[in-house]
Amino acid sequence: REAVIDGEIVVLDAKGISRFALLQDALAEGAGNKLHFYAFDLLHLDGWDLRKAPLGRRKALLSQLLSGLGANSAIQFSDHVEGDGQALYAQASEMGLEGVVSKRATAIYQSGRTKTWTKIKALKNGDFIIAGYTTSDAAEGLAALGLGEFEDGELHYRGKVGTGFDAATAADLLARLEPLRAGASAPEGVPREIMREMNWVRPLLSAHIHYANRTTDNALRHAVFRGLRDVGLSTPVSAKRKRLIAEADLATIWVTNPTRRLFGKTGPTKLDIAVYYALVGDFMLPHILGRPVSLVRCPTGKPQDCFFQRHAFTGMPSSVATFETTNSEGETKSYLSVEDAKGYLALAQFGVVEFHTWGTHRTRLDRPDLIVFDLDPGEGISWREVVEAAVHIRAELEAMGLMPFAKTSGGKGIHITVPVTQKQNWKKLHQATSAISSALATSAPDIFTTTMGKDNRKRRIFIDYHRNARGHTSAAPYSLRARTNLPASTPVSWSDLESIDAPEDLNYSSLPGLLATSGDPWANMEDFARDLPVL
DNA sequence: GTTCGAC
DNA sequence: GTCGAACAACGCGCA
DNA sequence: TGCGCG
Ligand SMILES: [Mn+2]
Ligand SMILES: [Mn+2]
Repeated sequence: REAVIDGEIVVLDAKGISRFALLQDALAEGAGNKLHFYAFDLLHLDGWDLRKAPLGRRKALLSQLLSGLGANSAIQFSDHVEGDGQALYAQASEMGLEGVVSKRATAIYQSGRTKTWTKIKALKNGDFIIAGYTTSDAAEGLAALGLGEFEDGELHYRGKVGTGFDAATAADLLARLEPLRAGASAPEGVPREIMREMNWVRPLLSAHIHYANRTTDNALRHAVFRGLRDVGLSTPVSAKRKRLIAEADLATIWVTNPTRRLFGKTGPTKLDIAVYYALVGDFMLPHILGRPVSLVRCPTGKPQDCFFQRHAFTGMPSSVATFETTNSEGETKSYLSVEDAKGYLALAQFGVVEFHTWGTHRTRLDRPDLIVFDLDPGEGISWREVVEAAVHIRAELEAMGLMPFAKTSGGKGIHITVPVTQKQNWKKLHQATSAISSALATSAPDIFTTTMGKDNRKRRIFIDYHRNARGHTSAAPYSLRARTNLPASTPVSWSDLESIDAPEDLNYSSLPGLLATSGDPWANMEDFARDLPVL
């Protein structure tokens, strides 16, 4: 007999569920014997064109045609259920199947996307921390990943995922995870039997996971690995790296308690922070040199006793510069600035985690050269929406003749930084940025708000223009933030911004490596200073 | 993390 | 000498 | 004037 059949080639796992990763493995190995062809439609049979026949009829003929094939045949009839869609879907969800395809029984055959069929996914999507892994002797490699989720600062166990990665991906994951075992510990709520087999890692990587639902202990059921959540930064054409941290400077790095961990038992060590700032110094220093700087210090490593410091302190190394100026009350106070690599690197010893800068230089305090629109998403706003908002504001600012730059805030928000010519004082800049922000909020009141009150901020993005006042600061480019996993406030090109899944993936651990190839997208920002239109 | 004053 | 306490921001907008 | 906020 002669037939044209529509179907799909799959590889089944032990439970008879088709797995794309197993298909990839089979193809890579040339293991054709593992393939199955699931036939779901019949287009031609013995010279008859059946494409105008109703689906029900075509499937009946297909079933008949394949009826002689055994249960182990490489060709299988893809059976269907008529009606009862809800129940079938519920069943598919329960089994951890990918979803259900529904087709109109009376429809003719048309290739491509039509309204006569629809695919409904039964799986939930989520991103989970990779908390550990197990290995198998058989495969001589990765067997499963242990997953976790942070809940009020504590990592909780969420079950294993042992499917969804092909051999190459598994090898890759293993290579990324092995170095993370040092300093790791188990999350909360790990069952005894898991405790024995799992190799815990420091919780620095996240995975995209599909799963059916959760058990009563919140572990995922039918979890499928769908890829590592990773940030890629593009390399700009003019990524010339100017060396600001010399070998001699690196030799001066010294900290007490280098192995003390901050922010929990699997957190970064004091030495990790010192090393981070040494590695990003070439990119960060141009943005902080000569500016008044405030610090967030966490000498004890406990988040609740971090403190903000704007004035000189006793015991401070002489390499950190100080100067005096008056505050709004007219009192003369001492302030800090970083003037060279030595002073910058010396700060790690004092538990400095965050750097915050004024939008001006100490030599011209009252001629600011930067303004910042700090986008703070309220409850219920996704990262995607903040990005979209930032891109919108970018266009508005460009329409005013300005050159806005973007960075992640280190939290959930985005900072839009705009270099301006040093022609206005703080009052004017503050007024102008207030007016711009209010105009944005007025034109899209259900997206933006400019009032701080937490109530108005639900489901909205707070445009915080208050950074643009004398003595106010915002997190410096490349500054870490004092919270779990030390995310970095990371300058990114506008196109990279849109490719970021989760800003916390840019952190003390990942960023130095990324920057080594990408360079600083904010390099020479001062060349893009424009006049800010003021009233 | 550092200093300073009390013991 | 050792130990423990003290110390480490502030300007803006709104109620 | 006081308070919340970053
Ligand atoms: Mn913010
Ligand atoms: Mn803010």
